Amino acid sequence: MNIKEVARLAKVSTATVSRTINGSEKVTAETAERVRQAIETLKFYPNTNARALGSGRSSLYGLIISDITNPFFPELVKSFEDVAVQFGQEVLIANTNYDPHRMEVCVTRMLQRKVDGVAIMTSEMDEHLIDEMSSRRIPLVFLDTGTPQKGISNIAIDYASGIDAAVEHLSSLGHTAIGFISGPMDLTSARVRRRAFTNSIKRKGLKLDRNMIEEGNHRMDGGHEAMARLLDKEVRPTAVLTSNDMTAIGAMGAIFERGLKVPHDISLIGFDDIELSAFTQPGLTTVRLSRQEIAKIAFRALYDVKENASAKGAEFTIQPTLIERKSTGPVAARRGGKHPV
Amino acid sequence: MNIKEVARLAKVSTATVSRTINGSEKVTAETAERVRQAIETLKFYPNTNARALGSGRSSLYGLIISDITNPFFPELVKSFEDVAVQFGQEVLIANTNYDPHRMEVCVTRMLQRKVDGVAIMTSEMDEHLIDEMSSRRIPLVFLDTGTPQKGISNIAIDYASGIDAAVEHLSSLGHTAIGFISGPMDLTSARVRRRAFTNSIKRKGLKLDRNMIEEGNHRMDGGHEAMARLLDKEVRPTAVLTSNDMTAIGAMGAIFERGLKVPHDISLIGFDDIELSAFTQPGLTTVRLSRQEIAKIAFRALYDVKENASAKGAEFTIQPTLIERKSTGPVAARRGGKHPV
DNA sequence: CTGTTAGCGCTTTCAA
DNA sequence: TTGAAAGCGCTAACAG
Repeated sequence: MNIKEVARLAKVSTATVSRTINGSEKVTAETAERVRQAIETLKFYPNTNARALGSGRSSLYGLIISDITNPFFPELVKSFEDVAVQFGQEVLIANTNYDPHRMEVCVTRMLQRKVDGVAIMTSEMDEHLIDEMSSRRIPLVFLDTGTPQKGISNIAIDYASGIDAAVEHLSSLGHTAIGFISGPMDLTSARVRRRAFTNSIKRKGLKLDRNMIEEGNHRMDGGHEAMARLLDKEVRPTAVLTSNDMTAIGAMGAIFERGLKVPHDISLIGFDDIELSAFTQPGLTTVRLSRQEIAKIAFRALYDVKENASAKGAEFTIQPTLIERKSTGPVAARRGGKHPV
Repeated sequence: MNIKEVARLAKVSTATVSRTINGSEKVTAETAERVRQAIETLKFYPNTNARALGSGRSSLYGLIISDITNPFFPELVKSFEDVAVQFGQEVLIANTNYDPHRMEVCVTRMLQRKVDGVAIMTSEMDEHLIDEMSSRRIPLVFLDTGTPQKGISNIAIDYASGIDAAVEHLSSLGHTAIGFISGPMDLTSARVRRRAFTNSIKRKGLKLDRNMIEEGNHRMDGGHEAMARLLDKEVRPTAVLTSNDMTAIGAMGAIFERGLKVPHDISLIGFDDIELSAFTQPGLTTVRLSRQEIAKIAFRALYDVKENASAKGAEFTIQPTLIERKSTGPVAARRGGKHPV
């Protein structure tokens, strides 16, 4: 069951079948119709592998993420796929599991499948692996890491503006003791977010208390524990920013566990705006980083470079925006010390 | 950069390079070493498309799910991928978005990519699409739908035992008015779960009140609304089972919204045991349906049929297990009517 | 507008 | 154990 059989049944050459499949203009309407009939009755599905081999274009775009289980990614994957499908392209997803070795495996897969471009949405990336791909002229796009070059684009995230908005919001509610729960410090994105926070605090003229910064792991359990540590301190923050929403959600649990209330006792702001955050109790105020926007830009960046060889790789910027929900409120009257209420 | 260049550099034929790559026994250790050297220095990556075309085996296994954004699936995807990688195979993921048309697109993709097997983890599946695949002798495995046949396996879920355990747990806590929030009734799996619930209630000799069954959508918002409807009724349940965890989490929000407490006012049991459920406040008691187990069995079912043509397609059964956390407790003293507290 | 034909890169008999 | 050569199914010049 192949193109030859279709050709025979339609009484044309395989070339004509191929042209019909690929929507070439230069096929008579009737001929095309006859071919389509044949395809239909034979239930013929062109072999993608042969297609890629013959044409040199795989119509496949790679998407490398660190962990599909991290709620930040599924939405990104879905959006990326949606755009790709819109352009008649396919997506090859690869998980690194935060493991450098797996990253190498992922890149190998991309290379072997001859993808037409790769979106690298993990924050860590080995230089030589990048070379491996870019030296093969594979368009690349990074999320907030890497610098635009020939065929390499970058999507920068303006953390500063997003976090400034969050700090401003808190400060306008009267908070001055603002804590922060970071992501794992071996993650670039986590470091960048933390830095944006400290800068923002300084810019606002607030005092920066290193004691009020704890490290989480970008998961709920890390947020839970970090918040517990924060709550155990002599002086505690009246508001806490977190490096991502999962951390905030975990932190919220720790707060409830002590019999404290959000936002009454502590205000909480997350980062990312994952779907879940609209449904927590109370709804989580957070800084939205639109995955749909990221995905759309990422795909287009790759596609444009590939299709339109002139496009050289560009820098895009995404503005996170503050989403005010119910986890932030005015600073409560001081009830002193470690054991309020 | 292809197998020829490697062959030239290693001073062997392309056949020998191919054999080396594929770990054929009949290559001298020294020859193989020389080839490996050449591959290394040339940074050669065999073209998967050509490989598949030449050999007729894609080493690709399809995984069809309905929505990557549904927290049930990421873990399944990850586990499936892990097993596949262990066996040196790759995974092609396809989302249907619950849309029959997209399902057709997914099947087409599988067919075009000449996958070696397909795991269909969506509950709905067009009969003719199945034929399309099975008539091409593609091994198939379903999740709790479809019957074992030549090359078709099925993973049955023993909902009855899982839900029985949940009802028993509740009943032992003194609950008799047990409500249920179902999934969307156009979903087979949702109907099956609902049926398991009604059967279980009857078996326990409890009264089945149709008024205490509301329809959700397997998402948080649906759970939230369904629970709100339940709370507005004249007679309300003291405990509620839900068709999946997201529904339960949404329901929890609705309960809090009314100033009620879990489990003090209402006990809640979910289904699935998604990662999140361990971290809600209070932790969600739920019936665990192990995604890891499902993924492992699904892949093995496909792989065994493919590798070992003798395997004919089998029926597997998965036992869900009750995970007791903090969202269930003894029934509270009655405070009557619609407006407790 | 349609057909002929030479690849695409790898695998796999079949000989040697 | 190794090599030569014929495909695998499709695409893309190049003719006509």
